[in-house]
Amino acid sequence: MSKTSQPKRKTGRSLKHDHGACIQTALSRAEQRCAEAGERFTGLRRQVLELVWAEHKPAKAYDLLKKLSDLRSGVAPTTVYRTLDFLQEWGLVHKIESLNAYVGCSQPNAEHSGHFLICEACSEIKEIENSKISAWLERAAQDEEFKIKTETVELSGLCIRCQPS
Amino acid sequence: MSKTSQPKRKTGRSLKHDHGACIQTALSRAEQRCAEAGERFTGLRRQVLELVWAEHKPAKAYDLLKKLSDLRSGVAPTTVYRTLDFLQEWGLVHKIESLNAYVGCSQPNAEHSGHFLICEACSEIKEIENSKISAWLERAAQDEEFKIKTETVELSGLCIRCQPS
DNA sequence: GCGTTAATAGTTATAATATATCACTCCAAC
DNA sequence: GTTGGAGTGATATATTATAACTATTAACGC
Repeated sequence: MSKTSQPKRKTGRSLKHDHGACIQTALSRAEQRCAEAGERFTGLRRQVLELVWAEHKPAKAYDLLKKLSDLRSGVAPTTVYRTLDFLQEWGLVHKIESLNAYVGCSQPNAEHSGHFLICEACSEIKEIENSKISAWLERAAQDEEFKIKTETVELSGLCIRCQPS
Repeated sequence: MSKTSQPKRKTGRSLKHDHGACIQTALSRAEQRCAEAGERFTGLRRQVLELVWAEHKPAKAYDLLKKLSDLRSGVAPTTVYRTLDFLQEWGLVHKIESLNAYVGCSQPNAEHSGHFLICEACSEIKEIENSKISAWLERAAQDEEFKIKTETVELSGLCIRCQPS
């Protein structure tokens, strides 16, 4: 379990990834997004978003509930789900349907459905920004004359660090 | 509920769709698939599969439970989930993650993840057989050196019959 | 056929996920 | 400073899913 050397290598993510900064970026983007939208980025919303961003792994609602209870009183399931709904509505988090869990959105300014790579071994989730995917899917749907409104694309497997070499 | 005229137009699906035959095909394919695999296609499994295939719409586990209870005794959640797990394992049904529901698989012989078009208006689900989709997704994943094992692709929107004309 | 064993199914209990509803608070606009 | 609505608190309950154990059934070797 413990890592004694290689000081910055904690989670398996790249040495270069400064996750503190990563969270700060997410929070300030959220703040900005809410301001633009005329919505309030309240303490509760900030705390929940911060907890979701704690790792690049899916956060389960009831785990968030436990952690949030350490930060404030009067936290019930409703609190968490309501807040997650708000964050989803403004594109600040995505729900991972195949896991019943939530991840922070890395590009909340763009209108987009998320597309995800989910590592079965280490649980890390990467949101992929491949604009071609939506175009491809549109095309496939068009063959059936189907009009897509939302896309759920969740690809499970092994990330590069977890593949047997 | 009763249909007096236009004998074959029942669900909004094409006039040509004979759903009785559709179910029969699914059942005999399942039988065959189990035989090949050396698995038993028991009465319970047949009944559950038949219920799942009752419509081209997602079937919820607890709805199946209710219907199944009319057909046999001693039915509990476990019964349904266990059977659905079996059917999924052999590719006879797919779970629609975004709905927590199940649909019959239209091509159980092929190894494949299902890709679905889900109509938000009429709930009908169509499994799309577009071999390019997997190829595209593979390519997108390869950019991240990610090895896909299972694909969840669920596109929600409006089917051709439910689009405003 | 008969007994053994593994798969299947039954039974009970409970865990995990999510929503409904109503009440209270607080802040922003007037 | 009132008021109206968004935000949050509080309580209850619905929905989805699994765990753990027991009983039954079918397949197989003898």
